[in-house]
Amino acid sequence: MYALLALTSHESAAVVQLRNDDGTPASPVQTVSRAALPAVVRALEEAHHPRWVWDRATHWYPDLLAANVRLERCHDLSLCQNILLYSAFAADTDYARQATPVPPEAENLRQGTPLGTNTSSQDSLFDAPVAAAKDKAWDLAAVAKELGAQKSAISSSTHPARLTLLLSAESAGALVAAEMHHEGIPWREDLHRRLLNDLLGPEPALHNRPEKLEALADLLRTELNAPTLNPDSPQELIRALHRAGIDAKSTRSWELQEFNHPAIAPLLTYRKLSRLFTTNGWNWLHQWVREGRFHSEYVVGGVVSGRWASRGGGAMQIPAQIRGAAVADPGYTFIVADAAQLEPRVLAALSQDSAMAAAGRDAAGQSKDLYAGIAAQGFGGDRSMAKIALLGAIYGATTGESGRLVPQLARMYPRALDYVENAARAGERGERVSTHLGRSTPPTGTDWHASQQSSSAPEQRRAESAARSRGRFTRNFVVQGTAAEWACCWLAELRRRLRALPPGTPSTGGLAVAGGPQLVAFLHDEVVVHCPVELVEEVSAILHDSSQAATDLLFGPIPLAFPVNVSVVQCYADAK
DNA sequence: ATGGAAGGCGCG
DNA sequence: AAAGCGCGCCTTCCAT
Repeated sequence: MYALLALTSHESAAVVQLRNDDGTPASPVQTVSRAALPAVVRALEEAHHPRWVWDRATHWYPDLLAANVRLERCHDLSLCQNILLYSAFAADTDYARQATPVPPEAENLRQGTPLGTNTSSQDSLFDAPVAAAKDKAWDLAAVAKELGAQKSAISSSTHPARLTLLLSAESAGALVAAEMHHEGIPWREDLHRRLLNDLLGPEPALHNRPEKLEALADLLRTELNAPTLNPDSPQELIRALHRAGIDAKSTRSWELQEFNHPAIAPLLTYRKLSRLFTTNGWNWLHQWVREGRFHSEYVVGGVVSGRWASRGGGAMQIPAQIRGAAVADPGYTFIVADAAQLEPRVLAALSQDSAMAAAGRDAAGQSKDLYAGIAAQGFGGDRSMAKIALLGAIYGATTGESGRLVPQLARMYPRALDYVENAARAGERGERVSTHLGRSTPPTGTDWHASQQSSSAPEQRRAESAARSRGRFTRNFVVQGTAAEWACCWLAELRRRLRALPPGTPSTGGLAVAGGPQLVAFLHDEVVVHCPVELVEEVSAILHDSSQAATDLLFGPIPLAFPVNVSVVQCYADAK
């Protein structure tokens, strides 16, 4: 059963209609005011458990969450279209040529709108200003038409089951992302401020450096004999360093570390603290933390490979330095789970390299550290060497230690290395490559093909360099993208199981609504659940079970598991 | 004046 | 030890 959700043609109200799986109407079209929508949606959810179909979850779900309405399933036409347009699995269908683009996200809902009087979850399509509504949101007919087109593209594709799984997981991701934004990460502003005060000094007046930062800048000016130096200016800095006899090619910290000069230590300290101040300082707190929660927006499918991105506050780049401020509420704890060596394991599964898979198991068939296993098989037990070699193979390293170690890996695991080599060669030829479930690389532009034909020597060098660069991209794409699919399936399974935890029913979200375990963060191969202490055992088991379920969904029965490390901590900084 | 590139560094 | 993938965010610097 589907429930189609759209706007009326004059965009002042919503329309809802139930449809059977074959697309025939199962209810009359119901017109609903904005105020009444959450109650209507809740009633339909409880009565029919439909799959909600909308142009994009970000247009509808935040308002529903604000009214405490949570949904089990959806089909996000925008995210699905984004996949189907490029998927090699659907290349021979009419869909890619005929699809109507989904209306874009209303600009006023997006970035630069810090949490304030007008949070994005309070706004909606209903009161989007005229300027933003130039591209009309879809009405019911458009939604129905696009759903039909997508279903037919899937069924006439080369791998309907895989695409169905991918689109279902991606849509579930859209629900998770909105819920995590709504929920936020518990954030102790007082602890964060104490940290800032200890490291930087008191909060400075507008446009001033904190006193400890200014003191470091002064020390640096003295050591470099450059009284007016602005240490934030790479140009001024490199000139001052050269004058002081420090012959660095750039001002990157790792390069400066090599020099022995009294200016280096204060400079490196300045860099570290300056970043804390500008990126995660008082401004960050003011902009992104409200009522003890850090609310950042997740962008599902925001990366070409299918990984998520984030918008506002950098939820996926929270530095270790400030993780001490993320503390679970009283009566709750964080359960932090990360998939161990996810990308290498994905490579072993994709390439069906049984030797590499065996390196991830012990004699009893239990999962063990894959890098350690590979190290034991061919790197004299040196785990870090094995890790550098494996990552080099996935990223396409050619020089340095990593580049030197790859050939040894190729002798040990020819199938796995062939798999990424083939992806790289295809990319160099300008071809498209795909993940296991069928997300494909965007096509190369016409200019790329033109540049490959160029004749003059310098142009040809550039063309070859561009081809190698694309080869590294496609080599990594198949692994990173399939890892993202695994993670998305893991998330979806996790969410489904958390919602089913008793007491409560799926339609009300059970505990998911009434203070139960909540997903509060997701970082590519890691999730954070904010969990009532009495449910730690159950939720930990669910994290493991969901991993196995995701593996089965993606790859079927394979002699390789995707183990997750689970740590139960009060404070995010203590994980692992 | 302002938008975008580049340098730098945080995360996976 | 510092090459090879994917991002977001902040500041400076340069072109339009």
